Amino acid sequence: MSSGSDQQDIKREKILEAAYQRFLHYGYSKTTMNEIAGDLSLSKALLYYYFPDKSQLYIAVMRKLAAEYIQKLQNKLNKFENLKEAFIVQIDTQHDFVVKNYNFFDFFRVNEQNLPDTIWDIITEIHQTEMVLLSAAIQIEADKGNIKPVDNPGEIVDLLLDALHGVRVSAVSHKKVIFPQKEHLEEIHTKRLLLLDIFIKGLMY
Amino acid sequence: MSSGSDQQDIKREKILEAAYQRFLHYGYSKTTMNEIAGDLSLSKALLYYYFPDKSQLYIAVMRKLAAEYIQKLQNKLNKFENLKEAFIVQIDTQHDFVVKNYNFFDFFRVNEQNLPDTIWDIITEIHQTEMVLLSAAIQIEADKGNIKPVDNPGEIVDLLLDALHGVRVSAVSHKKVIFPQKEHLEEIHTKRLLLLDIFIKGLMY
DNA sequence: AAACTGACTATTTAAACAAAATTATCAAAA
DNA sequence: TTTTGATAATTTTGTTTAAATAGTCAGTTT
Repeated sequence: MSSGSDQQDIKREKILEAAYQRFLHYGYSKTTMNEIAGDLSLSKALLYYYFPDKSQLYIAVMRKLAAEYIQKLQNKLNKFENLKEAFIVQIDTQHDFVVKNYNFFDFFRVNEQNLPDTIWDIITEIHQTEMVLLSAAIQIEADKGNIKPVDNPGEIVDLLLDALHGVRVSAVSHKKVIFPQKEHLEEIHTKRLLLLDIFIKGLMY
Repeated sequence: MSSGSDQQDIKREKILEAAYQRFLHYGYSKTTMNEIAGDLSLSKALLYYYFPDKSQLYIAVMRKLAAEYIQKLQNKLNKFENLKEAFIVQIDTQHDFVVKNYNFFDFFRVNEQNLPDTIWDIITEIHQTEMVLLSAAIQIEADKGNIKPVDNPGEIVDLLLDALHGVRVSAVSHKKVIFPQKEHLEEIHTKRLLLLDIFIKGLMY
């Protein structure tokens, strides 16, 4: 695989784990390299021996989380009963992922515009995976004749993912938020399932 | 109606119009009260005779635009053929509204979080109107028996409006944008019509 | 009195700078 | 090869000052 030794990989993993905990609790900007090193009783300089800089460390953690997410999605989507269930799996898995790592993503909220390209690459990779898996699910269902034949399943999946993404809570005065608050995630989840329900019916004969 | 004289109202209108043009071309922060006054060959002080401050002036313009938008929507939605057409009217009207006034809304992009409450009130009012009109449209269609009966039309409308709101363009790497760029509005419009199509079918038997 | 202005004050923005915190490097040690 | 202490470089934070702009008001014009 990689060029490093086993020992090196283990240490890398330890660093990634410590960094993840810090980022998760305090967010990117409130986490210092000193603190991560301190947690592991290492010198800060060593972190730079294993990772080129702070943002690369963050991205490495992100990549790991994304890989786990993708893995989970692939496992679960191997054995779906029908199209709707497939999308429910996607929605649920993503929901869990976001709830669990909510604070980790403060980096996104802060940097809002101009996230580094590497982050976008990861997002794109996740999206690609979702597209492939869910497009296949649509295709299978179309072949089974349960829904209308679609010439471009990807387009449909993309549209639905966008639509789901748009679901927000109706806050007191009307939806004052760009990023959803953590306490609203459950409500969003419920509404998404409703939207999915209608959307799927719309694909049927 | 209001306490001011006709002359006063006319002048107020002139100021609103001049302010609108400035805000539309240069945005909120790049427009000075001096410039607006200059356009009308008035002293800046007079603007403060008619409006308490700059933000109130902006909001007054906003309110006017919103009123026009609401008016247009109500007129058009008086005579819709079927549910789908009603939503198409909403989508088209909003599309035109956003395209026409795109630069005016830079205020929103800049202030992003914490917009003044008065702005949210206007947004809420627009949303309320859309809710009332489109909920009625759903109810009528349900009564006609063209779609399944719905216990809470408002919930459905809210959900669809959210979903439509979520539709974004797939930029090069995957959708790097929070606010849509002006050049993407057409593509978004097209995708929204597709989403609408599926959603409406999902409401039918 | 209502509409209006010039000259003034108050506030906000920006630029320049210094101090502190944090990131990042590197020669040398284990 | 892995690790560190010391140090350099950069970023963030806070402060000051100057300029631009918002906002006020006594007084003039209609």
